[in-house]
Amino acid sequence: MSEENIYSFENPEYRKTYWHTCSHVLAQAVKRLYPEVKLAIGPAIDNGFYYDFDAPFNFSQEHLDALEAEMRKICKEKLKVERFELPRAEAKALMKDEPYKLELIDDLPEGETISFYKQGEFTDLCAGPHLDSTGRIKGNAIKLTQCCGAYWRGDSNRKMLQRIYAVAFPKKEELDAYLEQQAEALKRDHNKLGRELEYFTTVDVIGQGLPILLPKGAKTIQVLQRWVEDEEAKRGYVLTKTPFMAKRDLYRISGHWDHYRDGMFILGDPDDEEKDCYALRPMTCPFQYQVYLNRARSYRDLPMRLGETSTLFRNEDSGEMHGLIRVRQFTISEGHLVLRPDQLEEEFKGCLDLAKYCLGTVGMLDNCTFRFSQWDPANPNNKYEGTAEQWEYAQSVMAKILDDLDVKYEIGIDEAAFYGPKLDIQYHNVFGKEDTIVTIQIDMLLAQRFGMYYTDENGEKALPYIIHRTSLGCYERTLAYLIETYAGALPTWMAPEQVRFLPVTDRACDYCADAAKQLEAEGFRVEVDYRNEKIGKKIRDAQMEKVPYMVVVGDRDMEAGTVSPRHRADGDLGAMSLADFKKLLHEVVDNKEKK
RNA sequence: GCUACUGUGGCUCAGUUGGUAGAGCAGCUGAUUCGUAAUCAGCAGGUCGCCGGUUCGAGUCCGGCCAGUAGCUCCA
Repeated sequence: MSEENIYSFENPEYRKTYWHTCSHVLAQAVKRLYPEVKLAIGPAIDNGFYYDFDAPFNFSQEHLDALEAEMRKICKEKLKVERFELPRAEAKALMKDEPYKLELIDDLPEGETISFYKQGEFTDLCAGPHLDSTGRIKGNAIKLTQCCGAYWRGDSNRKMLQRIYAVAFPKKEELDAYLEQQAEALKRDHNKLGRELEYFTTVDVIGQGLPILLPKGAKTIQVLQRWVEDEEAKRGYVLTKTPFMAKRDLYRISGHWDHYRDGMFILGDPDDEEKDCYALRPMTCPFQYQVYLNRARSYRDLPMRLGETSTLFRNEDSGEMHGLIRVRQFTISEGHLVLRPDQLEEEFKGCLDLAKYCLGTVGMLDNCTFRFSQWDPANPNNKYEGTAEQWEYAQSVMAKILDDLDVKYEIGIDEAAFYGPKLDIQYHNVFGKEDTIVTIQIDMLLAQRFGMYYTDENGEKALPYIIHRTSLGCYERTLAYLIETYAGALPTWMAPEQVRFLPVTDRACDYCADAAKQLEAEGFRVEVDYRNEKIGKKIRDAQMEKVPYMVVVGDRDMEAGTVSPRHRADGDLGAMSLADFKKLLHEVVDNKEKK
């Protein structure tokens, strides 16, 4: 990299350094205006920086405005940023009034250099690196974006501090462009758009995390589910329908009772062993295994690919729910593959192919990355089943498969399921946040717990491996991200309403009704706007509601015996016969075009 | 679960220092039959999230709950 590129904002290293120095400027501003505030930590993050504070008051917008002004001042002062190091005792003496810094110093291993950065009157414990002067920072291109709670050291048992998030750029115009882009992203927010467009709603008396799918949302999800079930059938899956609840005994076998009880809705007293106690299912695994266990299995039965459109219930903490993304009841394209060890790679590849096909077809794959989610060897016994040897083996097998398939992935430590490692497909949304949309998991543990033996070709008892996987993930979450991806204008094949006829006058109503009926007879989803409104208003409403095709019909079309459809993005398609319009629709829908 | 903020008719918002609710859009009725972003008139719709307290009097103040938003912590 050339000299000038090193100091370019395009260089991620420089950008992080820039933001990190910004966070020190923020802390300095806080200390100047509110000396009683205690400092925690203030790193650069992917899209800006933050600093955590322990303040005896709540930061309000007025505080943030004042801090921004003070930060601009500090930048103008062009304070030299200087690094120095101290022995532990002197370091602690210097930070004697900063309890959080003292804790950080105490946690530094013996022999570690303890470095500080000083700018003007302000000094902070910090490993660096930093810019050489606060004058390098463009003061009027800093924006303190929000303030919210954050636990000290990310530990929910410790004190909640106040975190100020911020962004900064080398130019004011870049800040404005960023803020503009954020405002645009907000317009795609599924939680707003999905409610406005009547895909879903929520209601106080039903409760948190229990969305109601309105006709439009229900229709789109039905279309997706049927498509996924058909696709799975083509790929050798068999469909199952298993119960939504079971006695606690089932979860004892599976390990959920030990590892997942807080996440379950329990019916009855879990501590009363005299009486039955049931729990709604948080996962399908132990239920679907019963299909396999229905009779003795031979190696010839494997792989057994079980698919189910499965509704699950998870008692999420009250602060976790969000629109259709995090809910307490949801339906996933669930599936379990029971297989011989020699079939693992081939079947894993099949699962990955299917997931990529599904995400690609709906248009979400481009915004996805892969995460190899592993256990945490430092925390083996609490959260995870099995031995270190079993985990290392399962993970090494998965690593080999991923490398063979040339999957580019990041590693997520302590992100595994309690029974095995996962390949998570992460969707990155318009706000830059990521969520797991699809997961493929290798499980070498549960088959033994359930006694899922088969007879191998030598007549010996053998244990299968299991793959837990989804094709299109959870339908509610997928719908949410589809709404976001397409800004509410879902591709025609999955749109709840595909065509809307707009009669110009009452004279055209019968003509529209007849045409609509003919399209409906071929399976298209069609509406007619019979209201006595001006045609301009009907068009405007159809556009607001993101209907893919609208067909305005007046005397002219009736005389010519044609329709003149208009696509919401492509515009006027010209006059054509209804037969030709049908053909066009079939093409768009059958090919699952992304428009 | 934690911290902060928010909660007025389907939606977007008004509501002055506490004196018992307004507007636009949507809806309904009537008129209008008008070819590409809002036709006219009228009507109806709210125990101001819920419960309790302070007060002669609370949408406005206090407390508790419920729900929503952002982030943290968890997770599909």
